[in-house]
Amino acid sequence: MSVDLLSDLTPIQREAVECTQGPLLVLAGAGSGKTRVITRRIAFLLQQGIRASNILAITFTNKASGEMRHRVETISPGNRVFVSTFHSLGARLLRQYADRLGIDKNFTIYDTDDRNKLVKQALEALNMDDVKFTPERIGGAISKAKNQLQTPKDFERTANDFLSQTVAKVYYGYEKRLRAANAMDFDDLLYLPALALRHNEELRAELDARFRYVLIDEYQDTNSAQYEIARRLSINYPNLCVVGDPDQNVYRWRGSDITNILNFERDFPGARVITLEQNFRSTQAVIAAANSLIAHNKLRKKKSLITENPGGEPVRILSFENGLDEAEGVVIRIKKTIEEKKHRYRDHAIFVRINALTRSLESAFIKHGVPFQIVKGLAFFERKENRDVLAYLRLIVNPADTVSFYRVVNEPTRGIGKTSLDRLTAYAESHEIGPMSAAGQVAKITDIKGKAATGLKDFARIITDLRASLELPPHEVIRLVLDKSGYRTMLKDSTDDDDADRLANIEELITAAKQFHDEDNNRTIGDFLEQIALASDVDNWDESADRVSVMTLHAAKGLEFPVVYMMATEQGLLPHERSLGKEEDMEEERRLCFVGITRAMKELYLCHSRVREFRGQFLYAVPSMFLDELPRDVERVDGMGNRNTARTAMEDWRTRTAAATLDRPKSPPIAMGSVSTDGEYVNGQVVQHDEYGIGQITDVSGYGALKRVKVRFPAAGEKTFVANKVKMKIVKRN
DNA sequence: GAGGGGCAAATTTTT
DNA sequence: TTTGCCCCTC
Repeated sequence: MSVDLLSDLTPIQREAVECTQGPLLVLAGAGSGKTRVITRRIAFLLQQGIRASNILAITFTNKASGEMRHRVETISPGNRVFVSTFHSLGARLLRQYADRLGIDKNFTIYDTDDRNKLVKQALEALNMDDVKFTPERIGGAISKAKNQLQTPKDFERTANDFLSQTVAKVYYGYEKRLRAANAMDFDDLLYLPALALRHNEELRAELDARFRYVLIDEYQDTNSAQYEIARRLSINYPNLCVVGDPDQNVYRWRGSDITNILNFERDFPGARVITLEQNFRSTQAVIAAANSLIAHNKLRKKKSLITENPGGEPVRILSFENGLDEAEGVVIRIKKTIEEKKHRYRDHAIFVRINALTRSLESAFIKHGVPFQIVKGLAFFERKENRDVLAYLRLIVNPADTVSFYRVVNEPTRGIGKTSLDRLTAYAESHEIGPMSAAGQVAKITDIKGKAATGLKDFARIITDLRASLELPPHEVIRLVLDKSGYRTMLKDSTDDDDADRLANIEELITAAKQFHDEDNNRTIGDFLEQIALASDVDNWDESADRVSVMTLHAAKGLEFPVVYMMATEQGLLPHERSLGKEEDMEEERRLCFVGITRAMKELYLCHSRVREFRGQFLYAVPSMFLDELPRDVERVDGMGNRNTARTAMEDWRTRTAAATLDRPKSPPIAMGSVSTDGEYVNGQVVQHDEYGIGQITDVSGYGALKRVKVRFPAAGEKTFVANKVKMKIVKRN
């Protein structure tokens, strides 16, 4: 039997599977058979007599969890191993141990949007809403603090500038509101379990003993809170196996900390380290491109991927005239290879750096009748109508959920305006109750009368009534919500054409809820809401459909495709303009590009175009510097199939831009991400200052040595500089 | 209090 | 280009 599990593995992979005791770090290069190793390892543990309930496997997405669970069950039938993402695990632990942790297990999970709304409420309550920092910014800072396990008190202690001091104040109020709303933000799902494991030794020991064997995939992308969880679960039973690749760390911006993987040996004494560097996925051409690119990262331990695969097609750089040509050119190319029966649609993936780039692709696909799917799972649930319906559901499950309350209390309109809501809020705060409870006793609120009072009373009644149906299957509850809230009538009676679509979308939501329930009859609305809240973009990706997949580079992590196209490999997009000039960010952009490249099994195309439309403006685009970091033998091709050129992408661009400039003297070219050194500052330009970062010029005055430039920075506010002396790069002309 | 018009700002990446 | 916010009118 053990032969079955190990016989088709390489000796080094086999070692990673068989080394079951003690801490183990598997440095797994892209395409080195990582998933296979993890799956086999779990199966091997089971075969060694380890109970399934003693194994915990953490993956990066719910989809990956599902697949791994399925694979393990295929190899070792009847074994239900706990495979989950860190966030799902956190939610599960918080609900399971709610009593011991002193929380209500019916909490709502707040997404980033909800979080920002609550931050805004906290700001308003503190009379700080005139502060110049946006709720998004403050919310982001709070999120970062939680990722680093800083409580409001910890944070306050280290707050030494105006921004952090502001954040510290809001952090307290925000936490108070979150708890009052019986809600958890994304970060809480890691932060609270991590702190519980740190401070509650009894619980920690219990969970450590329950999860004796812990496996963590994509370990390079874990943050401090996740590290804490992993560590605390591996003290009495230090059988912690982490798998990752420092070159694929692409979530630094979200708090992931590369030192988690780099310091593993130090943090877990006696750890074994196994390095998988043979790539089984890609051709030599693709691997050469990946190695050549990533070698340009300086803050990195040198390593290379090797492969015994065939050389394969050369990697190609496709140049296009504009973004529309690019989108169409790629779609046409794909269509052609299908007609030649070389590939199927599903063999193709198109990667983009930012979601906005999927639009032109969408039209091109429709125009040419090529089946495609844009892998952005949440987009559907983020539609206003669906968010509204979900808010009703959340409120039914958890009436304390203030964000949902304010979202739907007047949707459809019930004659409740801002003034009445302000009064309701004031009443609720002074009586230390939630707005939902306050609405229930609106008769006692003397300054709310007439339509508003009736509306609030009706609303309270609707929610109370609906709560009686809490136990019904999710799709039936949604139907009741639609009928009782008046939402259906509102859309039905509307004269707006779009409202018919909205109703159709809600019907689709109902179908999704029904499917969810059909898969498992025990599932409740709460489960439905949790699944939506914790879904990642790729979770809804249908990999069996014969369609071209379009997704962001981030979503592509962990996947592979025979043919890969990367769109808009241009300065300002990849690397993204927000990373320009910041070395660590630039290296992350390069890793992102590396991730994209290493998804390709057989063919890889890197596209860029000369002109890119941006916010309704046409800008000249510089080919990505990363293209010049590829091996000499990549082919440079005119994307529309006209001619080949041996020039580098950079040279190509320079020549063409020069020509274009002559063609159109009246509209000077604007180069995204290009750098001007002539110091010709103009009002409105976006500049990068060495110390203050990105800012925008608000005023230019004087001449020569007296010339002054005033720049507004998001953090530092307005500063005035001597134009001839200040060191600033012009990031974008206007 | 609702709704429409006009103007400004905005676009990384995501659990 | 699109979205969201503010202000004004009914």
